[in-house]
Amino acid sequence: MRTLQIASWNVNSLKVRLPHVLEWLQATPVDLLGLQELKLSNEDFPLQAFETINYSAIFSGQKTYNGVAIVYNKNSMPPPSDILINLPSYADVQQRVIGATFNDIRFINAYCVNGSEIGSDKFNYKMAWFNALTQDCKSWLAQWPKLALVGDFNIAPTDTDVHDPVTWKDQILCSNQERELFQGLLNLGLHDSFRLFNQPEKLYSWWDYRQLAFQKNKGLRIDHILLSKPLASCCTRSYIDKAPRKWPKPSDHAPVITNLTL
DNA sequence: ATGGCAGGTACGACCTGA
Repeated sequence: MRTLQIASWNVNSLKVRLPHVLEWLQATPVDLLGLQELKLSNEDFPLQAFETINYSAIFSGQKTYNGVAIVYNKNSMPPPSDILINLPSYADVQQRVIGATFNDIRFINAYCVNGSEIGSDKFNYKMAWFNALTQDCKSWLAQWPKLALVGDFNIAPTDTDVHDPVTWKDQILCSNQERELFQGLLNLGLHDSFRLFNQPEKLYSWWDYRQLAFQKNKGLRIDHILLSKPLASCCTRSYIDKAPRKWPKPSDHAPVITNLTL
């Protein structure tokens, strides 16, 4: 029996947030960490900084926008195999997906499309992109029964994940259409690890930088760790670490963490 | 209805995010 700790964090620029990530990893030495919104190209990825704290990483970056990485603990994890860049069923210049297999666990890290406004071109992109993700997830599950899909989903699954459901009703991140996309992933047999447990109310993973939203806890829970049944059944804890959101120059997202006892 | 804050680009404002 050993514990596998997996996490996801939208860092909103790895260049700015690298010290945060390094400090957080040393305090919370997870085995696998999915990062989103690197906002840097591959040649600027700070691999050496991770190596010096006994982590390594695989990454798919691009200049200015998007960009994802999987950071893994070299002490506890084997090198990744079957590395995936982007969705097989959606050709995309935006770098939003990276996946790899560690032992028999398939770990997929995604920076899902935001969507901007309901009905916009970007919203249509979100719909099509999620449909591709769902289709690809189905294939992955057939090949790897132990699947973890982590990332910034840009969907608050239910009103309990929203500080003010009335204001956010039918707004981006909260619309029924988006929630149906999220449900479509659950319908494949994935489980929202956070909701495997009774949780206190009003726990969120993102807070707007403006209007003192964090201090007022005006947040949304849009970052998730989804687990296939064989992993969900050995999940022992799932939580959000608000601490880095209180640090100077924070990301607007907090890391989400799940423990598995294998 | 709009901007509000932050990061990137590039050195002007503007784009994007959620």
